[in-house]
Amino acid sequence: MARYSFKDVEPKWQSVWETKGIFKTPKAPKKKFYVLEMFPYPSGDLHVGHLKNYVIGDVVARYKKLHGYDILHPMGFDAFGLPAENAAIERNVSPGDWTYGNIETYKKTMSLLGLSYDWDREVVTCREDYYRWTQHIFQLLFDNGLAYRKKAFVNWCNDCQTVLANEQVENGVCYRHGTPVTKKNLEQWFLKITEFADDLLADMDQLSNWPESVKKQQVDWIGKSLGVEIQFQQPELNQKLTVFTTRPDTIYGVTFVSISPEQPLVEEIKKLVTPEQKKGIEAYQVLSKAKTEIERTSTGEKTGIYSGLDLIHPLTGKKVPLWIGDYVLATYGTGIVMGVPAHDERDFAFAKKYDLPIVLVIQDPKNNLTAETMENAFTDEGIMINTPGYDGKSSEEFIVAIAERIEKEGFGKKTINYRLRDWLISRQRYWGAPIPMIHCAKCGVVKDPSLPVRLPSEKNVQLKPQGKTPLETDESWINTTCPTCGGPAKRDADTMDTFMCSSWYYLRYSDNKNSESIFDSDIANMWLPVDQYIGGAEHAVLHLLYSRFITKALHRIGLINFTEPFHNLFTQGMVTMFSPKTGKLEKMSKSKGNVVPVGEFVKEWGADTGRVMILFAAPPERDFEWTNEGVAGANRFLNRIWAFVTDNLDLLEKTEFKSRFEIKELDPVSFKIYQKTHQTVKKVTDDLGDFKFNTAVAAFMELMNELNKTDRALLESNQLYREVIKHCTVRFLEVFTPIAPHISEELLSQLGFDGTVFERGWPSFHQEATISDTITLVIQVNGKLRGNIEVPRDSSEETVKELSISNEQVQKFLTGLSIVKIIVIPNKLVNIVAK
RNA sequence: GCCGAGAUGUUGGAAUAGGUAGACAAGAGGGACUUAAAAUCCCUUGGCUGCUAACAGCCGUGCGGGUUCGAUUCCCGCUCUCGGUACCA
Repeated sequence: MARYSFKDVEPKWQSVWETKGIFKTPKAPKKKFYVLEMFPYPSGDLHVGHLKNYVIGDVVARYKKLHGYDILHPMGFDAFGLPAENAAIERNVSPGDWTYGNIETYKKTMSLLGLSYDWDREVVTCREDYYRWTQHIFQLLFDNGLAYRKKAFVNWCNDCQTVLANEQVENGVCYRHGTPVTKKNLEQWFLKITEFADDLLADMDQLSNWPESVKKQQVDWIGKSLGVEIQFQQPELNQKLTVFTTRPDTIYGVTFVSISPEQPLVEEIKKLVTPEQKKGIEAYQVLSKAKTEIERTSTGEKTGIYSGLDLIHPLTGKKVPLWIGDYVLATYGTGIVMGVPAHDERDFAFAKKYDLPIVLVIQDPKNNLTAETMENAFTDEGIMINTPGYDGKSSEEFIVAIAERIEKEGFGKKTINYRLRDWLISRQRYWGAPIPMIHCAKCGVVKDPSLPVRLPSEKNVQLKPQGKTPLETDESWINTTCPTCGGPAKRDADTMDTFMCSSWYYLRYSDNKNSESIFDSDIANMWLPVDQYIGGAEHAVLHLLYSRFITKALHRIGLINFTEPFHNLFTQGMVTMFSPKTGKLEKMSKSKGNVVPVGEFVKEWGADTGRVMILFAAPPERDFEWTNEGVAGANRFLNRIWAFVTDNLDLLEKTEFKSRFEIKELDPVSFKIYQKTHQTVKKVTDDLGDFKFNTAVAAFMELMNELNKTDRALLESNQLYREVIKHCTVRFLEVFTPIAPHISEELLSQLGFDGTVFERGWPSFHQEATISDTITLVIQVNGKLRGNIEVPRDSSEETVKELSISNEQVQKFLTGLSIVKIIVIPNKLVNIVAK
């Protein structure tokens, strides 16, 4: 049997598309469609697990192309980053050589797959012609007050030897290494993402085609919460300490106040207390600082120390002790919280440990709680008690009233707080875009006017971190002159977080060769926003949030006229395979020892087999397991198609192709296959547009199973039948192109078509042919299936009822029963209710 | 702990404006072709019962209830699995 000869066919069509420039981006799109897959970090070789993202993008691009859209479908490389630097340290190679070598390998491998990229649009973030614009964006942000320096306690990963953004710390550990993160007090660059917190929330209504889970993760990350700031007077300091709370209704339950050990006021406090107390506080500060992020944030034991000072409760006028506790975060709210043990879990634990009083102010309507006997804080709404003027009222009512009163009496105000913090982008590493700023003793921090600020050669720097940032170790690079006063000055020694490079690349694709400006605004506005973005959900609060922020910032600055970069987002599931190292299913990755390299795979099976395998295995948003059986099944299907066409090619090739048949002229056998074909075209048109690739492939399989029943003798003798079979075969292949483009193009060409499908477009389906004249009506008795009958479409209810009752099969179940009623669902089913 | 998503044959999965559960595959079993194997093609394949068969009946979409002529689909209450998150006051 003839087998699909992918070794000849696939390179042939890849070169046809290339020569004809089928996937080149049009200059002036009439009906634009921008498809984008998240670009990769080139870290070695591609394996089939990487493929899913690209295959999905390719199906979308080809499908839209066939529908007449002008497509922008680019690819590039997120090429700055730690692995290159680590490889350089370990193997003594240049990070650039290592990276560019990997990029070559990636591109070569991608080319085996026939992906429809326009490589003229490529961007590589580590190239000067790209990172000079990353630096340009940084300076734009600086000019607009969106980039600033500040000294702060920041996350430090000892493995990375650099600071990390909050988004890069997961559960107290580094997102890359899984090692505990500690805090360092450093002066660093921050980007003001918090300024857009509300926009980032509000504009989510533009993102109706984003997965709910991704949007929700962003909402949680931004963490907007409405509350009240309340001031507590401190007599010795002669200052008011401000706390933030979302539960002002518990104000009469305050029995202490807690301040974070890093809160600046603690330094003032130390000046006022006894030397002994001061020593205690300092010891506690050292203790807290030494803790890792996990120890600090785990919900276990709370520690603290009495500050030596007391505050005045603004409503009761009574004294409440001020404690220092590291369960209070210095970076959230005011860094000071009011302690209400009865109604907050953390305060409860703290009060129990240090034997602080508990005052119940909200009673649980279901239980009769007392401060002495309660074992947990009661955090729900309830009935106010111990609250002058409001006892017996609901806490929902009081929370509104007390907020009003606090504002009116001037000891506090309603406030909104966010969990989101500004984005720390300084990195103490080499392989990144240098921060294009100069530090001058006289003029302060000034912009370097000559971009790009090139990375020094790795030969001149000390790559291995030794307490200094690598760029600092190149004396001739770090020392420069101040562009303002001409005096001696130093460059900024840090590079930017690589997420900064990837937060705007989708813009650069629209005008990637522009050497005069970051991009032409008209061109960017023409192609963007991205119509379909495809990638992994793991970027929910990293790349996707940063990109949204940069888009909003550039919009405010006036470079672009849109506020959201990605209108539709599809997040694909991962590819798993059994890992001999861990003994279970794992995401395909080199470290787990469960990879199938793309090069080897394509050599053995061809690109189209891989595509079908990936698309058929499971719905694309779900994880799926890579199996040999799955690959073999996909390959078998392609061979069946190949065999069907080539076996009948002698007859079909010379048969005239007719694009449409009149239903009346078709005999039942011809009509049956014609109908199935058009039903399939319809289903596939819907499914592919809706990311239901697995059911689309199933539909193709069904149609192929029908085509395989073609009567060879009839095909030889009957011209009409021959024409119909040719028509159906051609339609099958045309709509199969997005999924398996090589085999489809080849067989269409063998069937006598010139050029490529992408020059001809997507076929419409014959609407009337997709509907049947007769339908199978299901008959139930008391809800149980008892038979079925063939009836003309849209038969009257009366006819259907009579036919059902008189049906032989059904009769058996009606003997001895009397019919109560008959339910008829037109063209679907009849249910006879009998007793 | 909290917040999401999910649970369907041996396996991946299909079918939800409520209407034939298991499409399409994979695996397994049987057969054809072959000296043989692979490949390919054909048949069977949710469970139980009726000795066998065509056939017929009953049960069956995580568990327990409910609404309905009819529930994988809707409602209530559980269990488990997978993600996200983790002192944010």
